[in-house]
Amino acid sequence: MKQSMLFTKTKFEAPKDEVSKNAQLLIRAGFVHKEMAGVYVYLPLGLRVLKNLTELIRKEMNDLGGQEILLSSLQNRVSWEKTGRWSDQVVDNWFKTKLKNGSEVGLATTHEEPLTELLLDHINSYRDLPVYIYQFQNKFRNEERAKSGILRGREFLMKDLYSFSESEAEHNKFYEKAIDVYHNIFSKVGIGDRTYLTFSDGGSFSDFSHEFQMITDAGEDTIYIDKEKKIAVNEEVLNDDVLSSLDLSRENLVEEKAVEVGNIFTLGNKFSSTLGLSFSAKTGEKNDVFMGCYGIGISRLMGSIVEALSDEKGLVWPMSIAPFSVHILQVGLNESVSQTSTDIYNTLVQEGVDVLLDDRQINAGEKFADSDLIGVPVQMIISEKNISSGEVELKERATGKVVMVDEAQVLDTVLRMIKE
RNA sequence: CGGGGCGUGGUGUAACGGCUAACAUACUCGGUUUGGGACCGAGCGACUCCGGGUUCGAAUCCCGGCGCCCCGACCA
Repeated sequence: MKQSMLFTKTKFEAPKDEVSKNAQLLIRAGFVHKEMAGVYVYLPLGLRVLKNLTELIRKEMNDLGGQEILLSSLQNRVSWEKTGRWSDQVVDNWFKTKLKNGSEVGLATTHEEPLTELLLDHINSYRDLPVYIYQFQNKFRNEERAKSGILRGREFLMKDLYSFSESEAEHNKFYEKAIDVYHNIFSKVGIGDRTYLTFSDGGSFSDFSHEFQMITDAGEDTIYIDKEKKIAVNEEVLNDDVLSSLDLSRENLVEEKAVEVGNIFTLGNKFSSTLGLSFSAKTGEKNDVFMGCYGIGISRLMGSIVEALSDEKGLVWPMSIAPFSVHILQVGLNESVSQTSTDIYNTLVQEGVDVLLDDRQINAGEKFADSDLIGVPVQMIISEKNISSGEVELKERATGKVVMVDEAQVLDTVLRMIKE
């Protein structure tokens, strides 16, 4: 894409009513727009990141055996009354509204009930199990206080997968696989080294749930990490019994602030028994389906990555989810610079590389500053100086490392950088 | 939901109860410049969040509302 065509602009100053790093940088760089407290609009650059994250996670979910669907946002109160979760005393962050005929409906905060009821039509036998179903959907939660930019909003994009197994043993095998896949996802998006599997409150369902907590001061949870064992315990459940059951000791734990970027739960039979989701086992007896749920807040993950990787100059995106792979900075306005930039741009685009070409007629300094702010991983500087020696300059946003590459080698070098 | 802070051109700031609401930036036009937000000149742009009140006079003081941020509580 040519930057002169991009309708968003960067801002020199951060809006005064945003304090969090993710909101400041994402707004300044033109990735998001705040519609109201806790509600953000995704602009072209931001949407590219969100889509890349979605696609990366979709692949992982498919590899895990997941089947993608799209459930509705409007929720039928009847399903939720069956499990007791329609009540505001039980789930206090519903957005509820009324149909013209007066029936009350809710905007989805989560989807256990509707999906479990949906599967009544499809699961009868052990032969139908296990099944893993997931979706990407906006969730609505009437938070008493939205905060920290896109880390905690009232409307946000989430991936939620639900597993339906015939036994706890089968469930556990999948659950362990899901943990691996989650670790894999967080390392692919560049935060693997600071994200810990964290034991947390299992609710009414099981002893523990497992959170994936990324260390950052912007987080709202406090966790205690055993760095050797690479696991952590959420403050909420920290006590001696829990520590001994996990074979951890207090002196090895480090306290850190963290943000929950993923959460997986064993649900057991809670929903299936209440909603009647059972199957005929081999033996002929009727059993309740054993369930689990597996969430990743996509928009929160995007914000967390910003918190973790950005620097004083702006955003820094890992190649795996960057809005563009290469940012060509056309420095100088003469014909040869513009010709060379356009040629390289066209070549890269033809090879399927996502390229942003800064073809604006502005000062070089502003282009460098904007490029650092936007955070595309590879900056390609094309200037008269470089052209005269037949080279272009490639600069890594994250490290500042510069390599000079012969014009003929540009495509190969870029393709290699993208793969790395 | 308790506590605190704040609402002034698109953005960031200024203005004693008293001049035509100022400055920077962004934007438009002209010129210069082109390796780190460069420079010169000329413009456009604000019912000072909304409603009421006090006053000869309100961006400024008072009341009510709305909105935003922060701390806490909450977070299937």
